[in-house]
Amino acid sequence: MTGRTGPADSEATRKPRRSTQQKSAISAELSTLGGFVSAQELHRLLNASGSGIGVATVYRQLNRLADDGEIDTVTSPDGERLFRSCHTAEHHHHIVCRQCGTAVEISPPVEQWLDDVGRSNGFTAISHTFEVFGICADCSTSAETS
Amino acid sequence: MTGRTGPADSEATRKPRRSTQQKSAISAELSTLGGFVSAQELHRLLNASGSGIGVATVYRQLNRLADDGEIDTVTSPDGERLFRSCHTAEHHHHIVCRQCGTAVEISPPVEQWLDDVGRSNGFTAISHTFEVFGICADCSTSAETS
DNA sequence: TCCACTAGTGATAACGACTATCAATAAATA
DNA sequence: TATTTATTGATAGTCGTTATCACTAGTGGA
Ligand SMILES: [Mn+2]
Ligand SMILES: [Mn+2]
Ligand SMILES: [Zn+2]
Ligand SMILES: [Zn+2]
Repeated sequence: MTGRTGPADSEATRKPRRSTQQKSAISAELSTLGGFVSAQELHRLLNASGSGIGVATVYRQLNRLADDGEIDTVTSPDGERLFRSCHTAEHHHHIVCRQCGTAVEISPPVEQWLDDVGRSNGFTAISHTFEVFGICADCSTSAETS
Repeated sequence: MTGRTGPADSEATRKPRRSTQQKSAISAELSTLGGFVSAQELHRLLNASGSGIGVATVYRQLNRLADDGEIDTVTSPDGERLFRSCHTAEHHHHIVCRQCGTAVEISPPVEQWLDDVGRSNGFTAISHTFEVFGICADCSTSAETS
């Protein structure tokens, strides 16, 4: 066997991760934005700032960050995936503004309840998506004064 | 008043609806299936039964049936829309089997709770998607005996 | 510091679900 | 039956996302 570096890692969990400029740019942009954005829009924003980052890389890093639990994802009503920088470790949900992407975190008490309902119906391996959208205070006031 | 049943329709809500063989075939197939199916799979099933129905028509009728509230829709974890014949008038949710599409209806107490949480955070026009997937009893037992 | 190795990048093609188009067809109504 | 027009269906197009693959650039060792 050739000198494989790293600790006695189980090869199933192995995931080499190299820190690149692109990944930093993406994380940084997500942090400054604060709210949820689509991959496409993030790509637009980054390129507007003169970084010739490719769209494939944006998708790749976004997916990877999501896998690593460093960012949260949400699927918009029309099927587009949205991302936002978030370091809350536990499982939680959001209310997301349809207009500007601003979000607040919520923790509904449905998690345990769900498991019970599923089990009592013979269902196992239960997963759920609970996504809430609305119009935030800022967006609704600025809409009135239009 | 022309023999139109139901409320005095405002022309904005007017929607002429003609009963075709295709629509009947789709509804029938949905009824016999019982569970959730994608438009693509439904199209496949219908064509396997020798009805040269077009895929565009399947999508059209499915969307229309959903608009009219005659069927329920759910979005699978990978973004595909699923449909099933269901005549429960009120808003409700399902636990759907990832494998065979079998579903049971659930009515979580999150509806009102959600509105309150949203309002207390300044959010209005709140909409939500609450979708639950799992493996039904039948599918999990048949998987064990593989 | 330089090198070898390979993860990561990016232009682009491909994919898949879904919708728009439009000439042809078949319900509805008189 | 004749007229009208909603509906159909083959097909091209849209759009978000992923696969390819030659090239670039982190990384760890010499
Ligand atoms: Mn979060
Ligand atoms: Mn239902
Ligand atoms: Zn907003
Ligand atoms: Zn099942």
